[in-house]
Amino acid sequence: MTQIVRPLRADARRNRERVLTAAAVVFSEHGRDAQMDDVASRAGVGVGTVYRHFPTKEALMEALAVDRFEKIIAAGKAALELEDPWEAFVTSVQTGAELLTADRSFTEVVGELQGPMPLPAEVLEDMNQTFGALLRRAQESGDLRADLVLDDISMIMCGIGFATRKPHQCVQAWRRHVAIILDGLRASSASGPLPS
Amino acid sequence: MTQIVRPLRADARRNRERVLTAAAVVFSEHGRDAQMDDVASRAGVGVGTVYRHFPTKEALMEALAVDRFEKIIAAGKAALELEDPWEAFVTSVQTGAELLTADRSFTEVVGELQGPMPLPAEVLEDMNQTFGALLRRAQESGDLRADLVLDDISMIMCGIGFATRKPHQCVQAWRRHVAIILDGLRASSASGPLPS
Amino acid sequence: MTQIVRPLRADARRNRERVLTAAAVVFSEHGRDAQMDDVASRAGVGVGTVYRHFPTKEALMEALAVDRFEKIIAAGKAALELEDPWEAFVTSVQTGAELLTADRSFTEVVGELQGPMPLPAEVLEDMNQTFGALLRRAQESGDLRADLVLDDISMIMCGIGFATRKPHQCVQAWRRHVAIILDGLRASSASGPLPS
Amino acid sequence: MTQIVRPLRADARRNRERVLTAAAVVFSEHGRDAQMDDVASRAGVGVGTVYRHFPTKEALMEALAVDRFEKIIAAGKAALELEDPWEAFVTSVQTGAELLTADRSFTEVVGELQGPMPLPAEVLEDMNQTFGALLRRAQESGDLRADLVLDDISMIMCGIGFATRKPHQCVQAWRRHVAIILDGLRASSASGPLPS
DNA sequence: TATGAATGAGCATTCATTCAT
DNA sequence: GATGAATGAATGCTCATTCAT
Repeated sequence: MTQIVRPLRADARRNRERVLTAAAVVFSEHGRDAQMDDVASRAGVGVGTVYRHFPTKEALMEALAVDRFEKIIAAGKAALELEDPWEAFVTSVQTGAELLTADRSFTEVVGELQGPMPLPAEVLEDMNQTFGALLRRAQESGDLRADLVLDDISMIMCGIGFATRKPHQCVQAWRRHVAIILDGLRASSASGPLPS
Repeated sequence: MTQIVRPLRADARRNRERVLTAAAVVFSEHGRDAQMDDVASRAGVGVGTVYRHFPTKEALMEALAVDRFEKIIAAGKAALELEDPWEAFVTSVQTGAELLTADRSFTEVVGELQGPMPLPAEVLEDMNQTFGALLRRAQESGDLRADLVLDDISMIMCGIGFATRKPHQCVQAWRRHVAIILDGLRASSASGPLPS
Repeated sequence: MTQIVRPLRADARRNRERVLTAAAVVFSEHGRDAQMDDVASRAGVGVGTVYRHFPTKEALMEALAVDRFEKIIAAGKAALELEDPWEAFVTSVQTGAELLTADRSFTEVVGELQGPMPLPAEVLEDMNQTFGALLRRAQESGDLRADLVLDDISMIMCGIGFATRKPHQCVQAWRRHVAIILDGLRASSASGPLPS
Repeated sequence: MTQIVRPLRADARRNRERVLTAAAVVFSEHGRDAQMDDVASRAGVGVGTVYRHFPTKEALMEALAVDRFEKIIAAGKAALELEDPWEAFVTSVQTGAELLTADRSFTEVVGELQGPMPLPAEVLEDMNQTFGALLRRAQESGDLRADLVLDDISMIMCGIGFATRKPHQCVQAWRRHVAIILDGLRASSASGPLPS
């Protein structure tokens, strides 16, 4: 009978999560036009609470982005565990794409944000480390084209994410997109060096 | 006596062009946040005039999109003149990508528009015809992977357009993106069939 | 029968006046807490119209202030027409005080505005010219204490305006205040030089 | 056994003081725009504590005002000790003005408060007693103009306080204002009776 | 009792669209 | 037809106040 009362409690942490979760849904539906009031009511809190945790709509969108990026990084790290370098690379791209496309709010938000990638330096560093390692390993094993650089990957991922923002005949059309790109990334597919 | 007025017609047409040109600039700069008043003043006309030609902001954006699509279709048609089917295909993709990335207003506008591709049926049809022919020829010659469908191309083009919305190290990074994709589209690169 | 229709007409000028008039009333009642929507509805226009004429609540308050200052300056100029220098000075102070206290919105607004006196340089200059002349003449005739400076006058006027913001027993209590101060300003009343 | 608790009392009293002190600073800086949270954090307590002592922002401002008034009353009482009735009167006005202008929060607060003077009856009574005595003595000695009434004094003091809210060339410009008014208050300066 | 997270009414401001001139 | 002033619904954000812990 340890479950006495515990009516509410000031779970600021929990509230932050609720807001973030609600924001993901709402931004996914309405893009950046989503209204803070909607986020609040979906989260079951007052607007003030949303603003207590995220001082600005922009800040909320950024937090959302960071959240997603961290998932992608985690997926990349998991892929690094795989023996085969190419398989690891492929897996990371596929899983990343899956996360990207699973939640339209991600690209909505990243796309609308000002500047290149509004990520805290540490997260950015972490991402570069992780995908840098995946990239290097796959190049060293001779599977990945040698002239690919880290920045190409983020561009490719952006492309995948945005490409699927428009509804396509096949819901999982993005898988085709990814397959094509991965085929293009194979060292053996290179018809020549990538442009400077 | 059918030639009564007329000068007004010419004037109106000219105004339409001015508005469209102004809109391209303004949307390119501010994305969908661009304001109708800004479009009007850059065009050197009153807002009312903008609304006379385009009943809605949405309509203006669509007109802008149609304008761009027509250029891309024209490029596709020009490419069709080329002897070599693969070269024709490659050229159309490259030129399309160039047009796409040259004018940020294009993806800004297409990306924000509701629904799949708000094009008049005739334009859509024309586009399908043109790119369908490029696709078919390149597949028949055995250069292009056989399981590629028309819809993949629009997805790919979207990806290229959006991927380059974020600033990248290399200004022409999109050329690398295009090169990778084209390598991935070669029949010889296919590591297996594209997913359903 | 010259009064045909004339339904509305784009009297921007007239609208500006209506907004200003409404603002005077509303700010007088609620001080700076007055709401722009209230100003608009009292003026019988939409909020947008208020904002078209005054880009900011602050700007509206300033315009209000300028309006009042101009009346006070006009009163000063009228007083300058009087033969007797001391009478002119007294009259200008009394009329100024009357204008100040007649409309509570004046001190409300001036008091809340940031900075010293947010007046366009030209208005400020005009005011300094006018009251400077009144001051000088009254000093040269030996009626006004010689060590009074222009800045003292504005301070005195502020004092009069603000002093009467609080309700007093006698509605025209400010006349007593003015009388006392004018007596104190007489050269013959000076018990000694004013502090540095 | 009446001395049961107590330390808590002392603690509470101390907190009340801290809040009041913080409020003086914060209101002095931001006027009525000061935020309760700012008062709380400057006082080093939670907002809840501020509200425990002062149920309302209004109430806090009133408490602040009472605090100041009590100082002014004390100064008046001290002045009453002086032999010379006119000197006593002059001193009380000068000291009062000094207190008024020393702490901008005073006029900020009094000026914004609703109604005439939101003072507890006892404080008001005390003030009337004190300044009434100063007034009467100075009139009986023939130094102060005979038609001055108590209410004039509060109006004059308000004027002094507010007049100095706007920055003036000379930081101690208020001393000039006070000097002028005191000269105007001399019985010998009266050019005629004060208006009804 | 103190705390500060939560609340949500309130408000300034924007901007697509209309319509009188 | 063109103009641009007027409109007002919509929205991000604030801050006094409450209340669960």
